[in-house]
Amino acid sequence: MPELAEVEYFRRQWSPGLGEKIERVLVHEGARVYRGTDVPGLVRGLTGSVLRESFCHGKQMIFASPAGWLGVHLGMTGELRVEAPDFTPARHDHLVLVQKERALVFADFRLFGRLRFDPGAEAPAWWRELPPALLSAEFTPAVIDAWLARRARSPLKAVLLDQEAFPGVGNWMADEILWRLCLHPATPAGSLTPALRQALRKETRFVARTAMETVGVKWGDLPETWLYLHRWDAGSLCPRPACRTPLVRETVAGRTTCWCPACQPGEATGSKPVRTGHRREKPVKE
DNA sequence: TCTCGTGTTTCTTG
DNA sequence: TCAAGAAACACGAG
Repeated sequence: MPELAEVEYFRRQWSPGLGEKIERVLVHEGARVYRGTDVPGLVRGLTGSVLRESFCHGKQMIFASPAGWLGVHLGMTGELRVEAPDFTPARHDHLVLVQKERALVFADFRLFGRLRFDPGAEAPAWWRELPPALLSAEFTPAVIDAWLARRARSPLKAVLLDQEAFPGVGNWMADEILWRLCLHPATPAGSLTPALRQALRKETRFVARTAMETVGVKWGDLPETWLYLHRWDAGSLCPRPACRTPLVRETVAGRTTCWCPACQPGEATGSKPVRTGHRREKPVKE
């Protein structure tokens, strides 16, 4: 589920628990989300400690405590939420930090998410070495140019999904950016003109910023004029008023991809058409 | 019963 | 050695 803005939304869900003592830590120790993690160390470290601050970077989150750093990745179906302190974890609630007035819960039914814990005062290397964030000053035209050159033969869709280049961009954001640029998803990354490379940076940042301001803060609705709201519905049309061409859904770069064949012309991919009709569910609000 | 998936990692191929 | 694509992971929804 979660891309850049959704990750920010979920990060905020645990904010009421920042600065509050963690009295107990409940885990499903064998769960796949703990792959590579010292789970007893995590439990020892966080029990009796506090989460002081939290940060997002792309799809990664980190919670800082005096005992160490709790890293959270939501995978496809992960979520963070708050429950009552006497909450009993269900099958998919793999980490519960019990505090006096609430329980902070990490749940993930498909187990593609990841939880890790790094003791120590300094943030772990995997966090410090993340690539420049989309909305940071370090996300420069030169950074983008270098990646487009390095992956020149890849479809642009694949490069946008590369977390080493565009941290936080997921399937819907990639489709939205390509639609705004009027570029076919299979366009070779190395074929963009300087003007298009500049536009790619501008639209990427626009989509990221707008999503953060709406979805990231309160899970609000993105504008009707975006591709996003139309990309899953069978028979849906390009939202550009002057276009209204039926949208196409096919697999590009291994992912279901939606585009407008009129606004984003390109060669036939020969890829498999995708069944339509799925709709995204929002998390249940209080 | 069968197919699909808003993600990442590993394997295979060229 | 590197890049690109496919497969695998797990399981609920339609």
